[in-house]
Amino acid sequence: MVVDQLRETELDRLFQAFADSTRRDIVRRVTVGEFSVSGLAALYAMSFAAVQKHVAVLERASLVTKEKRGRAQIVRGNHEGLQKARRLLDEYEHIWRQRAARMADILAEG
Amino acid sequence: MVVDQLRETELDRLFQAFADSTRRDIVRRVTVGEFSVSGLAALYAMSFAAVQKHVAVLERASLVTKEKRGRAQIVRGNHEGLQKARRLLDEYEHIWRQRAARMADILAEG
DNA sequence: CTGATCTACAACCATTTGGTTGTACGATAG
DNA sequence: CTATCGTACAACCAAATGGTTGTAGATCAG
Repeated sequence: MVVDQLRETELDRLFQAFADSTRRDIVRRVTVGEFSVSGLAALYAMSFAAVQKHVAVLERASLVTKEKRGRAQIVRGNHEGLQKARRLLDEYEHIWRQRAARMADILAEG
Repeated sequence: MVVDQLRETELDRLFQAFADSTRRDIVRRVTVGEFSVSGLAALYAMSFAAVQKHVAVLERASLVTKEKRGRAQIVRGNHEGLQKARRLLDEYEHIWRQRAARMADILAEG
């Protein structure tokens, strides 16, 4: 087997990254505007270190990039990861529609 | 806050369910055809109980339904969960495009 | 009835996850 | 120079995850 191990673990990370409401919120915010890590941390009822970890998870999943600016680390949304996740769900949707079409054919035949 | 706690935990479960390659494979298979739990278990190099747990995770996420048929439990794909996940990613994509449009406007002004 | 099959579920285990506090260090402001 | 800010990272902890084995209840075949 080993279908495409790289892509599989990549998708694992992507969906894992989406599987937390704080991280989904971070993705939304940094897509619209720029935030430093501490700027983000100020928004949530958890420690700076916790938010730092969430950002790291998003970065590993290619949903976010960091760029150093002075002493701050600016977090920005990264379209790449989002597109990959979307592409997979589109693919599933396609499979689903093919199935629906087949079922319609069977009904038409009968 | 408490934005929409129900929906948030629902999304947590959905994306968590997608964050495992075995589960993604199960979703694909049961969308195309019908499988009993043991029928699925035969496909993977892990115990029946492990596959059973994966199916339970998918069921909790509304990505799959089970229906008893004789002594077998038939697993089928459920469009509902897939649509919800897709809708969220579409929403994010929309936010992204709005941002891109705004940036284009700014460039046009300048 | 008996045995095989399919499922459910509990108990256990190692690893990961999501959080904490504490320490250290570079960059900036005064 | 010194104090503060923003960050990084280690160590720790409780809970969840992904796997295992074992036991037990239904259902079906012979």
